[in-house]
Amino acid sequence: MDQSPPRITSVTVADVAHKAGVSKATAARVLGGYGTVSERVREAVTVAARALDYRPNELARSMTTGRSGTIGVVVGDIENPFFSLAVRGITDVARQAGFTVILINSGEDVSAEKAAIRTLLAKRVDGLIVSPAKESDVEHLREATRSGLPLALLDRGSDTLDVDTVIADDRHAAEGITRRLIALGHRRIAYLTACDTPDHRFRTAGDINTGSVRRRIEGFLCVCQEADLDGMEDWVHVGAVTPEHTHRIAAAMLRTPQRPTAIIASDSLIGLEVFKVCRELGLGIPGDLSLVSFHDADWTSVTTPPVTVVRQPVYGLGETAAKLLVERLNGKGGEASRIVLRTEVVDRASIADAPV
Amino acid sequence: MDQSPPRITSVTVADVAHKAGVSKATAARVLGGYGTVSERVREAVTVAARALDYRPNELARSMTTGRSGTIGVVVGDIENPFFSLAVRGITDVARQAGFTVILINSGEDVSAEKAAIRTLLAKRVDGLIVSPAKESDVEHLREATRSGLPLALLDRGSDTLDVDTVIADDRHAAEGITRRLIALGHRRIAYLTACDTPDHRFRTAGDINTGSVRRRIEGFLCVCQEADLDGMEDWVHVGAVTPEHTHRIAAAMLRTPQRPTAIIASDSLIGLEVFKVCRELGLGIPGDLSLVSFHDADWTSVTTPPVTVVRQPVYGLGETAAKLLVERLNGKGGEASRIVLRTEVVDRASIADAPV
DNA sequence: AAAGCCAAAGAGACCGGTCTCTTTTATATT
DNA sequence: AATATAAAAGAGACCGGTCTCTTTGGCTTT
Repeated sequence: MDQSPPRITSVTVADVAHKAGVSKATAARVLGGYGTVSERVREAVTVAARALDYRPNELARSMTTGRSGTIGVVVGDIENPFFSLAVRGITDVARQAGFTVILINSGEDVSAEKAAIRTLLAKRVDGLIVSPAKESDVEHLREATRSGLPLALLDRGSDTLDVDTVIADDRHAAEGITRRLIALGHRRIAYLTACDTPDHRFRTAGDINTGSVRRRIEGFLCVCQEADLDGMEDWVHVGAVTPEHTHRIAAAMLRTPQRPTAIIASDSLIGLEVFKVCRELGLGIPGDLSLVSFHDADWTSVTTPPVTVVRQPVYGLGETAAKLLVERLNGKGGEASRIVLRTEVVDRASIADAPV
Repeated sequence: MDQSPPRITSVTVADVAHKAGVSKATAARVLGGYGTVSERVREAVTVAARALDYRPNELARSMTTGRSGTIGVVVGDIENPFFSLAVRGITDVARQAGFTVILINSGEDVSAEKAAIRTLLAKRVDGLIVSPAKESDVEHLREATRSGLPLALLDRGSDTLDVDTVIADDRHAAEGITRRLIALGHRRIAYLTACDTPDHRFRTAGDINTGSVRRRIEGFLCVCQEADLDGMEDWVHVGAVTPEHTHRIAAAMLRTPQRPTAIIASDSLIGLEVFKVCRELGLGIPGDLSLVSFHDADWTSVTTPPVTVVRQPVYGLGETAAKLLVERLNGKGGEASRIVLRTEVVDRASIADAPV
């Protein structure tokens, strides 16, 4: 049996109006900052409001205006430094523009993402920023946009969804580092990602639902093919969803005689775990294994050796997505923009010639 | 000049009622899941709702019920791994309990925090979880609770605020590592924190407004005193608010002839920066400098040498705060709980005997 | 068959703002 | 001074739900 809810007895415009001796409409004009009011009345209402400690009820306001002043943000996992930094970018822009942010983690699970969207729709958010778990499964997003709700996609795009999108040039970055590794003589290059497939095995890039990662793998495979390396699909490993999973996958892979001479880690969490596994197995970096990681996490410069990384403009990703969304919310129409932010390889010391 | 707002034309209970051929009240009973309805009518309304793609308007619901199903969370900086992990704990619990989370960064600035509280109050959140920037300045929090709004404090408490509080045993942890360092022969031990004072100098622990950090410094100074080390106040450095600041402070300190032989870093960001400075200056850890950091960031085990840290149950901090808040929201009354979670020193290899 | 009861459905006020429409008051015009 | 015009203030509907109060109708009871 629930207690009666706390029920915060709040001061309303009517209360203020009464105290100030004016009509509700007039008090509302002063308090809401619209319409025209005389200086004298404005003063009286302001004083009354202060005396009663009036606090506007945004909920009621949203009710009539149809705008909630809220942006819904759905990301995979706020605990991941990638997302926490992107969210920081989003919240900074949102706050500046007068919006608050409702944050929901999807855990990279589409059904959770759908539930999140439903919740946010019910809360009548003014717009959405989503990092879709699966590019192939965006019906819920399409539906949201159909009702006219502005949507911006973060880090992952969708060909079938014509909305503002901000991604990094993942493919280009992957191509660059793959080329570099091949030039250093590497032939057994593994790509390790958290993205998973139903049977935890990789066959083709099409199986990968996370757009950013799919583009990277496409770039990786494409460059390999150009270099006449065949069957590199077998070197793509999926399902590194937790440190434990990553550990298991990396250890298994590095314990085989035909172990990779280079590993590309799809995010800093994975890069870190590979690093740990090498320590455990007594493999030297870059002597026995070259390591490149996506995401320039702060610690990557401080390990021995420091890790060569693909620096993504993560804060900028969030910032830009939020800016685009805010523009839409302010009524700017026109074509959906698809913005691709540049990445950059930060050369440190974790890659070297392939061992002989 | 603003465009007219997008104005999502939504399907209302009245629409559904009309389509189902029943009264608004009856449709509302089915849709809202309250009151008694016949099976036949329930079916009809459900079908109509589905056909029209009815989505409840939580805003309107909140309007009458007085509950918004939302928890307001104010933290220093979501980008900081400490907070992003704690927020993960909060959101997990909140979602489980059917609440969504509005997240606002205070940037450890009290006036921003005040604005955040005001915003959240206006949005009529059901409860608040705050990590107060200043323990000494909590009038805005007191005021929020006065109106009956449940509040839980995260990582930082307040003696004058009688609300649910979840902190770590910071003082105890600081005492432990200080004792350890002294036992190893260290006499020049520096404590480095992001918390700042108006003139960026430290005099007494009372100057430190962030509760968790103040307790650590108290513990540090107390143990020093017990060991007859005097004037250790001079070894407490404040204002390491950004990596750049930290770098400057650490470098200045480590370049003096009378440099510290041990540094206690108040969070992992600071620990990392000290580590970098040592590299730059060619100081060996732990040969020339012993380093202990608060917060067991994932990378601390992977540096050379790995860093000895104070492991705080960060996720648990958020989780517990959220649980306490949810209990209050469900009407559980009674005394405010003050929960202190245990920390643990993770011994790695960054501390050693003081150099001779 | 009349009275009594209870489940089921309807009518309409209400939450706290916004906003349109109308009335009143002040200022400008000739 | 009389009229035109604009500014200021008031009255009340409305947003989309919830919820109380009232009415309806089917079923039991004696």
